[in-house]
Amino acid sequence: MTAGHVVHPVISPAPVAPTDPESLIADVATVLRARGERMTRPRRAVLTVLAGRNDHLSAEEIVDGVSLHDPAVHRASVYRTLETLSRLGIVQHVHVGHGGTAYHLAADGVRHPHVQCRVCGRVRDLPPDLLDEVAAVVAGRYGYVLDVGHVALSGTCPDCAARPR
Amino acid sequence: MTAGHVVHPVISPAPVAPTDPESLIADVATVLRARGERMTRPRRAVLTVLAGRNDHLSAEEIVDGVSLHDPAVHRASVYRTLETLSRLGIVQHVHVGHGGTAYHLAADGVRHPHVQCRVCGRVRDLPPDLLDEVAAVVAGRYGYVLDVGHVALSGTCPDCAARPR
DNA sequence: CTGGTTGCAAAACCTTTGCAAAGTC
DNA sequence: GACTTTGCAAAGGTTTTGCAACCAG
Repeated sequence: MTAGHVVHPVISPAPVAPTDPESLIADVATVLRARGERMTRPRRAVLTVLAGRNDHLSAEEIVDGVSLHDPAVHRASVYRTLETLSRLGIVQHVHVGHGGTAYHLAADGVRHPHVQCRVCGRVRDLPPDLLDEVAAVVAGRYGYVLDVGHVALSGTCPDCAARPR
Repeated sequence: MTAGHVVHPVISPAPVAPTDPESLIADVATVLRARGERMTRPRRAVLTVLAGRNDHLSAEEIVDGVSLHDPAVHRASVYRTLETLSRLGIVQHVHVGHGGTAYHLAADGVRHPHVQCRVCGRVRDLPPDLLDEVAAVVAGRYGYVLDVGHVALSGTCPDCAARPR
């Protein structure tokens, strides 16, 4: 349904149209097939969940969402799917301080930083250029090439600061 | 031995003299006793390991170091000790992207940022003020109060960049 | 059909916890 | 002697893996 989705370059960091599950699935299917891989129920389910809540979800949240959507899909397949989609650059993961990893669609190719609230745990996006200067300093002075999107900064969000403890 | 160590304010973030295990242990013992807690073999062992390699160690590395130093000390006690010493502000932990938590002595009260190399996994300290400006922006624009020391930035260290793959 | 993928169940991690015994002050 | 802390062993929680059955292309 909804004809003509853009055909994306087959290999690279995979820009994929956001939010609409149908076309997202179709696009990803193309990428997969171009590599000899397949579009399957677990993969559809994971993509649907990720597209449905354009957010940063823990593996557990994705597992829950998936089994709502397609109860036949097994936990393990969700993990395997996340691994596959990461390899293809379709999802990205962010390590967050307390307890784990958050996954989100790689809306475009651009890595952006995140903050996680250490109280409520929610993850929020930050502008892609926020750490440019810091990255330059760290590169110049210490020789490290930063990947600003790979871990979330930690802090306290305004809501949790307002509602103290 | 080595007489007269500084007596530290009993409650607060606990600045503790670095590197020398003897006096570190003595100082921490004071802090502990002031709270009705005790200096024990596991705690001595953990402190010795942390002082010995002034570095950022994973729980596993600390467990290993400890059982070299005092094989009678059990894994679980190491975890409990790290928890206790964190509560007292004597050690701090940093969440690092891949696989866990790194512990280090809280040399002084100042929180500083870290980078972890995503290839070799090593953690290095960064200057305390590195993220001041970013923190100000994030606070001003989004209302988040950052804790810059709580998670390590992720990147590739010069060594690992030079030795590609 | 062919072979990439799955569900399942078990394993592999890592960290936490209940409890009686031991050790610290 | 009082009470904190330990060692042990078992439980918890999350992610990974081996394998036969399955299903997408």
